Amino acid sequence: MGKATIDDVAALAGVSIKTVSRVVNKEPNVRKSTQEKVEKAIAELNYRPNQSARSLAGSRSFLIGLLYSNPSPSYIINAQNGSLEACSQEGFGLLIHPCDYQSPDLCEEILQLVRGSRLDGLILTPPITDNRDFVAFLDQEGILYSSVAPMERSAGIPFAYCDDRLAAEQMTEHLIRLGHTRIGFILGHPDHFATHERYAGYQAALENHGLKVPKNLVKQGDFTFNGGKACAEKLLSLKNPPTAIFASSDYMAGGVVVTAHERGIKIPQQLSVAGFDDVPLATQAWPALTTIRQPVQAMSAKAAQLLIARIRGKSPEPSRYKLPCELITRDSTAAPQP
Amino acid sequence: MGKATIDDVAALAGVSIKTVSRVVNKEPNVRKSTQEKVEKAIAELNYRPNQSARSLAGSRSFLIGLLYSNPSPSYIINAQNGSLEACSQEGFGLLIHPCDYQSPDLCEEILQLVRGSRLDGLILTPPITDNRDFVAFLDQEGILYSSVAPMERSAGIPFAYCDDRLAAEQMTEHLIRLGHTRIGFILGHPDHFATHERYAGYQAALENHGLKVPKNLVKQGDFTFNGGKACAEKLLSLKNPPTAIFASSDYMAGGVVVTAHERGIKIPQQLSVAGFDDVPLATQAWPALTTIRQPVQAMSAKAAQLLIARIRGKSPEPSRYKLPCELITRDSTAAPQP
DNA sequence: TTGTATGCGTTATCAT
DNA sequence: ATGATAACGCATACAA
Repeated sequence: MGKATIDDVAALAGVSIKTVSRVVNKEPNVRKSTQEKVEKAIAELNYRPNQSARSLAGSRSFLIGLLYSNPSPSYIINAQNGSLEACSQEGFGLLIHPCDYQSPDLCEEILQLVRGSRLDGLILTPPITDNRDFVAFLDQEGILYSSVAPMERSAGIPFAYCDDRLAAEQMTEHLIRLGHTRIGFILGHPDHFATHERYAGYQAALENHGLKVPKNLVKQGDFTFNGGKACAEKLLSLKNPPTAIFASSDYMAGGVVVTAHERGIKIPQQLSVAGFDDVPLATQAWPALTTIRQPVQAMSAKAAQLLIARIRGKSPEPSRYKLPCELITRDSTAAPQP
Repeated sequence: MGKATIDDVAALAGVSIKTVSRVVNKEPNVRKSTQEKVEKAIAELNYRPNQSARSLAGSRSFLIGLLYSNPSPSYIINAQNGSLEACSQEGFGLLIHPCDYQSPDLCEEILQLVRGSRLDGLILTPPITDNRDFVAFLDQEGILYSSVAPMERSAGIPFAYCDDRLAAEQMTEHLIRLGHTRIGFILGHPDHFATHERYAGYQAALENHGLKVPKNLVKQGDFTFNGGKACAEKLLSLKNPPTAIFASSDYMAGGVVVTAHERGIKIPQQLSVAGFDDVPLATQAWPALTTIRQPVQAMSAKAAQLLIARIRGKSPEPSRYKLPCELITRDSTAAPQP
């Protein structure tokens, strides 16, 4: 049964509970032979340490919180799965906590959470990562955390990220290589750091190829489907509309695609559309979207690992970790019609 | 700060810790005036009970697990948010645990989870709810649980559900009223109970209106986009194809829509398409999908409430709870072309 | 209605 | 390298 305690193990192995504790926690200074004895007893009794007791006696709870404030289910699921993967590998539990990243009570709310559940640390996802007051509050309270794709990339705090800027540059380049010169761009929500990075990549690619940034072809979106739709209405109503639209999220790209259909504009023959994120919609839209795959799951797994390393007091790894994005070409982009 | 203990509160209020405990746990037999004294002290010290200590000393951990094995991010998010809503209201934490509903090691895996994290109970989502061996195992181990939309609807276990059968019947009726008589149907994954319920609703509506169930227009899908696409290929290749297709999930309906586009079939003019679930794709497809909205969030919130009531030992509410589905008509359905 | 004393299963301190 | 024992913060018989 799972009811065996450390005392039972100690008795069966013929050692003290402290020695069992050493083995369980992989502490040094245990003779190989005793370690094996203890491990055998643990296996035999199917012993599992009581997390509550560990938490009460020790300084750690082996519980981490994942904070999110993000409207995209697939992003959350990926972030969750990545963190979970790392946590269970390291023997930690993950407590998820949706919240409003701009709530005035966010600090108090999270403090309650951390204190109440005795969390050892937090994993932050965008755009919470970029709420400066909140992050400063965590620092001040001494609450450990790591971030997924944060804006602030200073050395102190651990984080995992990918190069949105470079990826957007590559996507824009892809469109340029196809022969497009009038390339529209739809911005994301201004509170997200990725919004600015992606736009910067778009600008860089144009400039690298001697093209000017066509300000009238750049519209302010918000990462949502409806936002993308509204921007597409504007862009496609222009006397001289773009031959390609790079929407900086797949949901917005989906909005562009639908708007084009409604106007009888054929994709990709008359209009190329590119997205960003590779959410499920990217393969479910018609035509399927050329997009950028962000390694969300890998990033959050890494963020969890970095956080746990920090909780453990070791910091063998660098506190920042970069992962690659991937350009995925599907059917929504092609050379412009002559 | 949040470091105050029950002793501090007792000292400040001039009572014993047992009295503080009574107030915190809302036990009876406390004089109004003492209760207020204690509450004042709690507020003053910003006291929060230590969950680990509560868990260790008592029988409860105030932690619930949410099990899922479901490919739809939006379903998971809704289920999660619903449970979370109820949990935080009741002072419980929610530990999420993705798993493989048909893994041979599922029982052992969950046992470890429950024992290790001292979970007070589990919330099951489909199709885990319908793994008979697993559910029997939980019963045998005395692990408390509640279910969201389970197949087995016996009295013993608490669950929340909605009437998939009725909703499917209503959708089919909607299509019949529009004038369709050749209505195709795409089945979901056979392991999901909802699959059979929805099909039963489809059949019932046809029969109620004196129509035969056209077996050649019923195809086996699996709830996924690609599954829906494959079925649509078959249905639309028929010499005498249906004028409407009721896909029993939105993802499959999305596959139908894309397949139709690829073949130049206009929706809804030449083909009506209906889905089920009202996932984000339903509003992001072109045209937007007529579908059924399932109250996933409300169901899982209710399931959590029922579970917590059971954990607390009270069962004032009935252990089953039914919520309504909603037919949502959008642009993908219309009267058939004459 | 209120208080006292014991134990929950660990970790950690200090010995040995 | 290993062990005895005191916390950890609370719930809960049991008393008063």
